[in-house]
Amino acid sequence: MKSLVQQLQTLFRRALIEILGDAGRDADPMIRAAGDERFGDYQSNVAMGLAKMLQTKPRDLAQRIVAALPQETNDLCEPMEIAGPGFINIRLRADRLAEMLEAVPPTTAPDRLGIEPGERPHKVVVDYSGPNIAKQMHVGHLRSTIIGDTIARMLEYVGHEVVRQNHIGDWGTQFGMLCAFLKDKMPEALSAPETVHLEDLEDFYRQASARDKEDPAFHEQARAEVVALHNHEPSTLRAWQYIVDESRRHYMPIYRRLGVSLTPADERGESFYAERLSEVVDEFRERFGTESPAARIVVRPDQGALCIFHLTAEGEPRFKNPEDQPLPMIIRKSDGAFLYATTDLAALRFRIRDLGARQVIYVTDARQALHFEMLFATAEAASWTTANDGVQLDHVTFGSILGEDRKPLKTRSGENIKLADLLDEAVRRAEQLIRAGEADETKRRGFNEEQIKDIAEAVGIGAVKYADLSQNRQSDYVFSWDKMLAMEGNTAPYMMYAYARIRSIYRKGAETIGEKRDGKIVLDESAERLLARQILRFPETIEAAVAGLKINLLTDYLYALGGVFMKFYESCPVLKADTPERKASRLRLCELTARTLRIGLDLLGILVVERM
RNA sequence: GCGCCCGUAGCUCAGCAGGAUAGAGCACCGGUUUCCUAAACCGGGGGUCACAGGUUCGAAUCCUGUCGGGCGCGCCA
Repeated sequence: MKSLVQQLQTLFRRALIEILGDAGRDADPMIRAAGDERFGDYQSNVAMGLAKMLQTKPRDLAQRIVAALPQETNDLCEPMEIAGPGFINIRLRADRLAEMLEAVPPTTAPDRLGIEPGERPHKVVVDYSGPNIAKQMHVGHLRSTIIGDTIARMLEYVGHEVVRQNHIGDWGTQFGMLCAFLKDKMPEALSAPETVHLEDLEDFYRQASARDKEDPAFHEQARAEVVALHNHEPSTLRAWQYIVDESRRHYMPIYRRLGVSLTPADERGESFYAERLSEVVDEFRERFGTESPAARIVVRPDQGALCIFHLTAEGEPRFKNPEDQPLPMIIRKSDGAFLYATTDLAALRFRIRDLGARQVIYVTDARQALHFEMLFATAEAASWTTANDGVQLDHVTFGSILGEDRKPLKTRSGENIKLADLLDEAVRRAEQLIRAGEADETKRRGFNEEQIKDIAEAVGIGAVKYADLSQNRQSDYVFSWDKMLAMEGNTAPYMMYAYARIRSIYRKGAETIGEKRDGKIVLDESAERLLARQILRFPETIEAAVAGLKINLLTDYLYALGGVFMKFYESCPVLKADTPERKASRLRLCELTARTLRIGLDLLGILVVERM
């Protein structure tokens, strides 16, 4: 099934070809959802712009377009109306809406709601989360992790081949210190690593760091371990491996709890690229070491460091520092060590050449925008992006999570909030709300302890994720427990409540559902029609969300779906409908709504509950 | 100084490949429960879309400038 917008576009494009000839083939019919119910379901705004080109009156042109629409248009739409300066208002036929919903196949796994995969699937790498080894995950990792995961899921949903890459911070000089500390303090971790657990990775890191400062002998030992690590000394490598494994035992449960789809197989950390760095540097030195008028980059040492300087088309420096001097991307420090720009170049090259990516998406906070601009400019200049029939590079940025004081969210003592603690708190608050409901005679559902725990977990975690994902990712947002756990507004609990209400209908009417599942759908009431239309808008929502990598388009859609369902629920009795046909029809609308909610929330990695 | 992002209702935010009377939640006022989950639904008040120009039949949306805020700008990532 194609989206409603696509169907309308096809019809209007044929009309435009009729009028414009071949030029109509590329014209955008400008189909938009109507802003006001009185104007129908959709509108085409193409006539106004085009009229100028054709030197005719917009309303006349609109008339011609409507007249040129193919015959099948009448199967989908009521007669077009022309309004205002030349809007073509489109009202979909209720019987067609009903038929389209009837045609949605029964649930299969994965539930695609009858949506076809996109037309041009490609291989896309999504780089997200990227926790630091030997440190606990904190709020700073939350957005990259859940935004990236949702993007990966959405891309997969529309048919792309997604390769997740968890670029973990598992390499660098601090690991010498950590290995030295581990060998000294916890040698048993090296012989029987499964039996030893670090209670608190952060504390471990802090201790090692403190000792490194105070104890010169230890400092020397740490330096020796860095060398040993680079040389793959077995004992050091074992210590390093233990640290990585232990860190994984810390963050995998957090991923699981967050409903994040990353697995250990998706990890390709900095260590993976360590041995490819000199090779990458050599490539740039050889290709761009001498100035050439055509090249947009020059590679040369500056103040002892090996640098890539970017140039504009006019040969001017593309990036500048505050002293108005050219700002290079440093790929080798003056002490000979490589740094993150080097690793990112190596990783990008690997993703394009070895993984065969046609698109690489980086999900990091907006503060790294300059770094990625330089990285992408370098890849362009080196023609890496011409591989695989063209590689598209995207930096998906996001703002900071702020506290009520509008400053970056921290604990009272100014520390980063641990993600594990944040999630515990969310679940604790959700549980409180449920218990408050149970204590109220008029609201009591009669949950047992296990149910309370399960619902609290789903609602609490869902609330944190939804609050984040429903924001325009570009902007900073103020973290508020009360808002994210509220039943009013665009929140996870509201959406989950809508779902639970539907499930409740099914529990109550279970005996009649089985045989009614393929019943006819009738859309007599306005609430029924609006619900049907909203369900059918899911495909175009996903298209738009993927095209712009904008997750909040999906949450906005779900909120609207929840809203029209609630209205339907209030005004259209389902189990007590006046006829068996109407009951069957409404049950199907309920079923399709529930499926759509579940799929949408699943793309966000949020669980639904049967009762709440 | 330069660059990126932002400025929309009292508050928190949507809307920004231009489209008709700018939306939602909170807060405020009022209504709905012998009826499938009232953690819901319905109605009401509330706006010079920071400001000034420009492009356009049409601008919250695009362009320029000003003001205000956040972030970034060579060997951390």
